[in-house]
Amino acid sequence: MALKPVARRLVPDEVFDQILSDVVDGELAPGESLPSERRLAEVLGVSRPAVREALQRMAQARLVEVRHGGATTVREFRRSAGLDLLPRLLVRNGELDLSVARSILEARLAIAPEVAALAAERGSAAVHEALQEAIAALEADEDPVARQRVALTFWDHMVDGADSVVFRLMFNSLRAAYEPTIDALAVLMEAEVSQLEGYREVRAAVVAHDPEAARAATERLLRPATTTLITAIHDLEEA
Amino acid sequence: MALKPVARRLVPDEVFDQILSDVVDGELAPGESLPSERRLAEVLGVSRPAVREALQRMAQARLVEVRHGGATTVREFRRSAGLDLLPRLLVRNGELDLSVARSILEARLAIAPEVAALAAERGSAAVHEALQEAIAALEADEDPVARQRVALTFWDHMVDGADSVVFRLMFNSLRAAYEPTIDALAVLMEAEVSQLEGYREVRAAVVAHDPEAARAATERLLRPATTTLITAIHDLEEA
DNA sequence: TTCCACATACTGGTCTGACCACTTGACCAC
DNA sequence: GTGGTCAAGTGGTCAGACCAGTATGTGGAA
Repeated sequence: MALKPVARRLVPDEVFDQILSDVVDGELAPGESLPSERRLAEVLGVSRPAVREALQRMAQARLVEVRHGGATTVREFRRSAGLDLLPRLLVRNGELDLSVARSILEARLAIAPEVAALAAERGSAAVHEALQEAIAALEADEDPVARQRVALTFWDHMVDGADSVVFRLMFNSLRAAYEPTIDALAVLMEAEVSQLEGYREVRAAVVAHDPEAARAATERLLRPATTTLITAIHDLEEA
Repeated sequence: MALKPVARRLVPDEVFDQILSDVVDGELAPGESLPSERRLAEVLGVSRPAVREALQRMAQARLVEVRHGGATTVREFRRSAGLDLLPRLLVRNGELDLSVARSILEARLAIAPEVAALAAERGSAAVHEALQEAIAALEADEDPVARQRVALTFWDHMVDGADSVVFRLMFNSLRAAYEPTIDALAVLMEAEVSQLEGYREVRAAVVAHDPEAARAATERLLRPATTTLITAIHDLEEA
């Protein structure tokens, strides 16, 4: 028996999700006004504080604009929303959005080498050791999902080494988008996490404090799976 | 007369800011428990819904973890928070955090060339034209702050051209961090936005659909100011 | 003595209904 | 036109109640 914790949907979360979906799916167009809080509460059958909480969270995510005394209007989320919206865009109605997945792969391929270069410049011995441990765990683990998680910690340590708040927060956001889909994607990414030699080369370059080599090794490690998947996505989108 | 909209602090915003500051400044250590909602409401002299709203927003930003029936605990925000936290980290207590600023400059220099390369691959005629207009506006404008804003729209169009959700959301987040500080930083960045020829070269490479040239031109455009400022920040941090 | 059930006293989750503060727009006086 | 006034609708805030979980300590059973 594979039991999972029962998902307890809290009322404000539920409301938030509904409104968010409507905005992201375009059912509520930018510029459009939402019904008043009282009306929403009535229609959804919940209390006004619950609606209010959801709307404030929408506002924090820059998806709507709330004006005291006036109506709450929908913003153009592609223009205003931050990277924290990514998880919601990647999986929509329970399915992966392929164009978003493609974009994540591209961004990963572009950014990881830069992170590696910084890690090579600045990485401490502690980071070098952590990377070593991650590689060892990668050798030891059999389960594809577990290997994905280990690979994530490998990059986590790389980001530590890069010592950059921005890349750290970006990584957190990207990870938050990737992790919920890890079960589905572990198989597709398996080829990459099997390239133990690739991870070793990246680490070696970092340990050697050689930014250029780190950049190059990272690219060699990530490009194959990236290209394969992007091509696959392209083909899927054709069909 | 330079009039500004009067700033009205809403109660939940105020509460949110206070708790956020305590977490970011480390006065509330990771793992620590917050006082109960009722207690916070009492101490802060506000209603419980106001506290609750603030806490839910903290939870959405992954800064605290709220457990029904249990205590609300502080999370390790460097590990969990997303890029949307950046504005709060860049300006703290009304002052710029230099290490964060440095990190932003680094990330910009690393990412912009990749965006340019993608824009060169995919940019449409509409994007090319928008870039042209931005450059024209850059020529025409005199005010340093206005020129900064125009430069932002230049990159905005580049991101459009790159046609990548991830880079779009990253840009939005970075922009949200930069814009509030634009008055203070316009002077420092003035040298860069004066390099009209640099912008023209970037655009030319994009129009020519030459990713490598776009990457290189972007790097040439951004590196000088980046290096200068990072050096300056380094010197300041020494002192 | 050990361990488990259970009462209890917390915690957060939700609702109701009221009132305040603000914006909008219609109407009116100048 | 311009500016004042007012009513209606919106979001902002509050108080207090009750539900729903979690932690803890205390008792009795083994």
